[in-house]
Order: sequence, then C-alpha cells, then structure tokens
Amino acid sequence: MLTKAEKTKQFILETAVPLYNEKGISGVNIDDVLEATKLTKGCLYGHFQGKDDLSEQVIDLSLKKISDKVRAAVSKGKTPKGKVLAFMDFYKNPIETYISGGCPIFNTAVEADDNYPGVKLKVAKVFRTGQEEITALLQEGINIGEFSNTLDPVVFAFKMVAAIEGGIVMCRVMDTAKPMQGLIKSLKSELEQYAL
Amino acid sequence: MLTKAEKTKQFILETAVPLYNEKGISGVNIDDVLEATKLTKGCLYGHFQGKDDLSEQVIDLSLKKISDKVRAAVSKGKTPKGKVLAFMDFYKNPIETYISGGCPIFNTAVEADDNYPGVKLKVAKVFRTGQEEITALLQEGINIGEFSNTLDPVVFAFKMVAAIEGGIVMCRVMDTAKPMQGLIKSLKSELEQYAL
DNA sequence: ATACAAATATACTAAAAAGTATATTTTAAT
DNA sequence: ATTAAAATATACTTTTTAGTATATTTGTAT
Repeated sequence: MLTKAEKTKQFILETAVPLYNEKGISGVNIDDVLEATKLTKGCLYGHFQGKDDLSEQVIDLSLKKISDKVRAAVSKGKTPKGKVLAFMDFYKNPIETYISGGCPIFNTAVEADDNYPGVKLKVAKVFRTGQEEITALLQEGINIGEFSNTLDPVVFAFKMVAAIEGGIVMCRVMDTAKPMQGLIKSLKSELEQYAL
Repeated sequence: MLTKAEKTKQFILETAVPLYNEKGISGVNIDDVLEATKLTKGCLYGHFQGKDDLSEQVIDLSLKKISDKVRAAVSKGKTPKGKVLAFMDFYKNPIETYISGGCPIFNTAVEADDNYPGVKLKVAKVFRTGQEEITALLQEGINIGEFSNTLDPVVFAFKMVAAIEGGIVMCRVMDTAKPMQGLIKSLKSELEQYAL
C-alpha cells in the first residue's frame, strides 16, 4: 500500500505535469506548483530537493505517461498496419491533448535542446525508442506481406512522427484542429500506397 | 543615416535574437542580454520599456528575419515546383540553423501557445501566411500544368511544413541531421508523383 | 571650441523567486 | 489511548532578477 507521503509526492508530480507541459521548465515556478496543489513549501521541499529535482521527476513522469498512453493505443491495433493507423489516430485532436498543452515529448524537446542537456538526452531516448518501435512495426508489416518492400520503414517512421508532431504545434498555435485531419488522411493514404 | 541610438537598439535586438531562440522568452533574463551585448542597464532601459517590450521586439525581429530569409530562398526557384523544392532545401541542415537554436517560428509557437497570447497571434499569422503562400504556389503549379490537379495544395503545404518543422526538432534533440535528408527526399518524391 | 541634448554607465531599490528553520499536525505502530 | 516518527504548515532568509534615479560621457549642431 502507498504511504501518505508517497501519495502526496505522486499527487504533486501528477498535478505539476500539465503545468510543466503548458509553461515549460523555466516558465514554471515553485509558487505555481504550490498554488495548484494547495500545499506549502515545507511539504514540497520535504519531497523534493529543490526545483531541479522536482522538474526532473515531473519531466520523467510526463514522458512516461505519454509513452505508456501511446503504446496502449498502438497495442489496440490487430496487425502491424492496424497498429500504425492506431498511432496516427491517437494524435487526432491536437487541441485537447492527453496532457494539457500539447505533446510533452515535443514541448520538452524544444526547450531542452539548447538548455537542459540531461533532459535532452532523455527526450532523445524517447524519440529514438519510438522510431525503432515504429520502424520495427513497419518492417514486420513488410515481412508478413502486409506492405510492399518498397516501403522504407526508417524514412516513413520519421516522416510520420515529424509531420504529426509538427502538425500538433501548428494546429495549436493557429487554433484549429482541421489541418490535422487532412494530414492524418494524407499519411494514411501514403501508407496505403504500399499496402498489398 | 542611422543615429547612434538607433544603431545601438538594432544591435541589442540582433544580439538578443539567437539568445531568445535558444533559451525561449521565459528563459532569457535581462542580465543575459547585458552580458551578450556588453552594455549596461541604463542603456538597455533607455531603448526598451522593460523586458516585455524587449521580448516583443526581439520576437518580431526573429520572425521577420526567418521569414525574409525563407522567401529569399524560395524566390530563387524558377518555377512553382522549383520554388517548393527550394523551400525544402532551405531546411536541409537542422543543426546549424539560420538563427542559432532551431526555427524561431516553431520555437516561439511552442512557448507562446499556452503562455503569450499576443505572441501566439503573431506566430499564427506567420504560419497562416506561409501556408497561403505555399498553397498558392502549388495551385499555380497545377494551373500552369506543372502538377496534376489530383494534388491537394492545402494538404500538401501543411504536411510539408509540419514534417520539416517537426523533423528539425527531432533531429536537433537526437543530435543528427541524417533523418532530415531522408525526410526531404521523401517529400520531394511525394511531390514528384504529382509532376506532369 | 562650446553647449546642449542624447546616450550610456553606475549604483541603487523593488519585486519575485528559491530555499530553510522550526513549529505544528498527522499517521501508524504499540 | 499513547507516543515517536513522519508529514505538513508557518514564517523567515537568501538569492536572483527586474527596474529606477542619477551621474557621466558622447555626439552633433551652432
């Protein structure tokens, strides 16, 4: 069973996740977290060494949550092709995202890039793992005869993720989900060209 | 001729542009700008009302600089198709970007989204204008018989920009330019399918 | 060359944010 | 129920960052 303190710590992290996703690491301040959790400094500093420690654990949780959620969505697909389509559908709505504020992997990537080397490595790993998994999925599709071997799994995996992530940001800033529908349709029909 | 003060102000803005692009609006502080320019507070506050004023003008300049540069690159293309290909080639190197730190339009979009409504509107306008211009370019290509009319200009314009912008971020965080080459090749061959 | 205005530097104050010391409350084992 | 340890709250200090007041320097028109 979870002790009180463990529950509180989890609560702080869970509450901070959307905050960090919306405001970014350097945009969040401790008082924001205290306000959102209705807790006090004594409590927060009892669970975390300081802002850096909190930030790191919040980002870890954000990346884990979105990764788990995407994998769960993908796993609903019956075949490789079904799984890839499920991946695309997961990102259907760029305005109301799983974690408020857009895709935490991408948001973190943009901010960490030039500023937080440690975080950058973590995000890079998430992207790399994701790319490997999708590439493997596409390759399996080729192997079992679902896709033609003219499909380049590495290239398509990158193109799909890059387009979707980029599309989310563009849709969010332009306040419209519509282009995302066209994008996903286009990616699906592009993939369909390789279907046997 | 530019007065001394005008030159200084321009110098501050130009120096701050890469700083803001790397660290983000909330990541930059006044002392960073003073350090980079080797100027002092009295001087800086003589030219700007405060950090918000500075930030706004820096972002304005960043967006203008990148927009101008992209347009210049595109204008080198002889035909609509050539111009679209030139657009893609402009983003060939995601590591060494025109303004250090990646694409300022995209970086700003991610941060402004949930935090700076005014800036968000400006970035949205840049994206919308960009989309309109590329769409018009593709449509002209169709009109003059360079592309088949089965090409959907709106969808392809969005897909291309989203993929490139997303690709830049992914490449930067993974510290490799290679996937970008594959992506651009893929986008070019996708466009090529519609070439007559 | 002088003088005045504009530009810049210095040294300060104010505000915001992070972090700490200690008191109080709560939890959970006896 | 009692008690010790853990968790949380309160009130404070420190650090960082933004902003200001004033002095000094520099540019430029006379």
